[in-house]
Amino acid sequence: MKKVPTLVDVAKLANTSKATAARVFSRSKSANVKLETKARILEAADKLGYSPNLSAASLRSKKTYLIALCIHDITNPSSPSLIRGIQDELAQNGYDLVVFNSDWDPSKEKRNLQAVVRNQLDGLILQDPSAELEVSELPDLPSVILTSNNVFSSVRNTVSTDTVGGVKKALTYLHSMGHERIGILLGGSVSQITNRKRAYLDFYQDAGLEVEQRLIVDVPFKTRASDTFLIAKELIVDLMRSWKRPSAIFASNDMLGLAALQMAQIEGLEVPRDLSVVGMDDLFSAESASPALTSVSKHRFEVGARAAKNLLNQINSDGSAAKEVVNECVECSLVIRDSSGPMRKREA
Amino acid sequence: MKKVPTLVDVAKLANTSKATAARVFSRSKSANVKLETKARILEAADKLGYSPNLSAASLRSKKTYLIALCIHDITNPSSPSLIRGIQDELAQNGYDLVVFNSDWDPSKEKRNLQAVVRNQLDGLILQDPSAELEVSELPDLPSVILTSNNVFSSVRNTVSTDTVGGVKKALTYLHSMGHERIGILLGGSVSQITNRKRAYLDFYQDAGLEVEQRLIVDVPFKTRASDTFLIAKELIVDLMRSWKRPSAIFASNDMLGLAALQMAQIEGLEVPRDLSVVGMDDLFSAESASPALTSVSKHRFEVGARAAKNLLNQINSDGSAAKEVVNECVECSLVIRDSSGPMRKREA
DNA sequence: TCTATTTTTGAGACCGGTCTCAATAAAAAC
DNA sequence: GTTTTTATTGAGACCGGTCTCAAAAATAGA
Repeated sequence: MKKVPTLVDVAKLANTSKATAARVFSRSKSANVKLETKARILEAADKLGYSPNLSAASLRSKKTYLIALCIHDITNPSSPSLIRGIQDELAQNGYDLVVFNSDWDPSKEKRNLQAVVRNQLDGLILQDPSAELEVSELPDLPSVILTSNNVFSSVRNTVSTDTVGGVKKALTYLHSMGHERIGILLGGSVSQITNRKRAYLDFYQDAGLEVEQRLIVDVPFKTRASDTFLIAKELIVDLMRSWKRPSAIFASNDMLGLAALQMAQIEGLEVPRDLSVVGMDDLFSAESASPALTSVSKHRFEVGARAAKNLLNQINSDGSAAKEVVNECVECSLVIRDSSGPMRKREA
Repeated sequence: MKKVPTLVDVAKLANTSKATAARVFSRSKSANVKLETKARILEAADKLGYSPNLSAASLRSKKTYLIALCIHDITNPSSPSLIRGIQDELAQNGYDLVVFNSDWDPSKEKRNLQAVVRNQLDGLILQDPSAELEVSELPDLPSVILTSNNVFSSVRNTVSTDTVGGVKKALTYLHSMGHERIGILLGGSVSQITNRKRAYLDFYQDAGLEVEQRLIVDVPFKTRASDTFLIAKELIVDLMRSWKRPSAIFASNDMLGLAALQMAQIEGLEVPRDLSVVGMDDLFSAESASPALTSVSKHRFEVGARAAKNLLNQINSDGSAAKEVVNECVECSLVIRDSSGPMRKREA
């Protein structure tokens, strides 16, 4: 096991000083180095197979060029595109991404945040912090919070998704197709559920329709998607078998929407003739479902990209700018596919 | 902006030396520190809000407790469970994960590998290295390669998936259900396609059945899943409309299986009565499809966990063990759902 | 040609831990 | 009460870069 060459080795071989050699590799400032010298140094580095040691660099420079992403669960189907949005933006700027899962466990979440500061990561993107997390526990570094609730929005930059608007878009669409009795499947975290239920109730009020509590279904959250899926299916069957079933179902996430599709098929309901189904998230699963599921896109990729951009701005403003808090919001949009259509009178 | 406290600050406050204080926080060896001293130091650290600087630590100790995962695309639906398998194993051992995407681009792949060594990451899990990658370009650090082709298997540890066995399991099952004319949809990388085509041909030979080239469909690979999906659907329609369509379709990945399901519905074929469909990957999309898609599970979570375990073993064997190359293989298994069933004679 | 600038370069402190090794304190053995 | 043995502690070099500051070299200006 031969010794790994260092900058001094390179400098020695190139017959310059460590400082000059450093300037060639330093990414903070492409300082003035005579072209000829630079060439000599690069040649030496190449000959030795030199590779800068970022641990050493970051010790002094306080920069690791690593960003933390703290999410609940990478296994959640909407995570990948979010991550990709972040990564693509970061990669363009020479940053890499460390991904942490909290599994909705506040203590894990805190542990992750500690790891973030120990590792000297340069920035943090934090998904939907748990209610237990105090403002004071947020590490003191550039950060962007992805959230629908706005607890931290006055103290940290946020990128939020207009889910309420998204829900209303879906309902407006269904209503415009003649549906008046729309079932809603609510899932996810408590705050998500309340948010969306509120949107639903608001919509019904504004539309002058009467709310039927029977049509509002809360699907209890389980960490394992398959478990939620199973429970959801039972609840959906109940809804479908009730003496007066809705003519349309809005599912607050695609998993629930797919469950509805599956149950409709099993129950012998033809979608969208007998039942319209609209989901939310616009996962690939929605596109590939049979029939393809109409869904509200939350533009997770875009959200990720915006968050990353925002974060990089903070990092590059090196504290000079008086750090005004920025709160961005990404609109949802409706992707109409084959699972939804005009309301039809049921045969008696 | 107040100064971040360091170990010397803690030591000073606790009235000990830097060295002793270090021992309390060092994770390499929970060295002997008198309980009382330790308490004093921890108290001081707590009072100051001290947090160890891992950049500094790793400069000296050569350990970052970070692992690199180089995959093609995190957006690939089978990535998340793989990642989760890795992360869960790593987290138990205090390691975190940095995720890189190559987008199947060899130059990006190389750039990522360089970043891995620059960042002094402690280990590497590399998915399916491109053919362009020379053995000599693999960074010299503990690593595990996830691959179906075995180019590196003699020089590095690998965890592979027995996809050939998986394909045969699916075909054997379909054959046992009476299907003799089974269409196969091949997708993914070139090596994946050839692998699976070979498995298919072998199976047909062993079963004494006659191969019809018409039933073998290559779906060209596109980086964007939706694009592949679209192309796949066209090819599938062709297959379904041919004068003598197969009674079953085996799709070499779930996306293609879902495409088949979708087209079957559009073409008015009832699954599984008129057509059995079996996919591969066992994504959540398979479980949530209508009808639920029978699929070959590649146990990605398990693969990830095995890879991580293997990697940690290498790391902890601190070069003492004579580093024997370990090649593991994970078997596939068939998850039977509602999209497959016994062959039925077609009505004339 | 000589001075004023601007560019390049080098010396060496510094970042905040870890690690080695010897010194000291405590416990065990004689 | 000593002598051993073992547990704890402290000093200070060290990791491999970055950063500051001044010196040296090159270029421009007069």
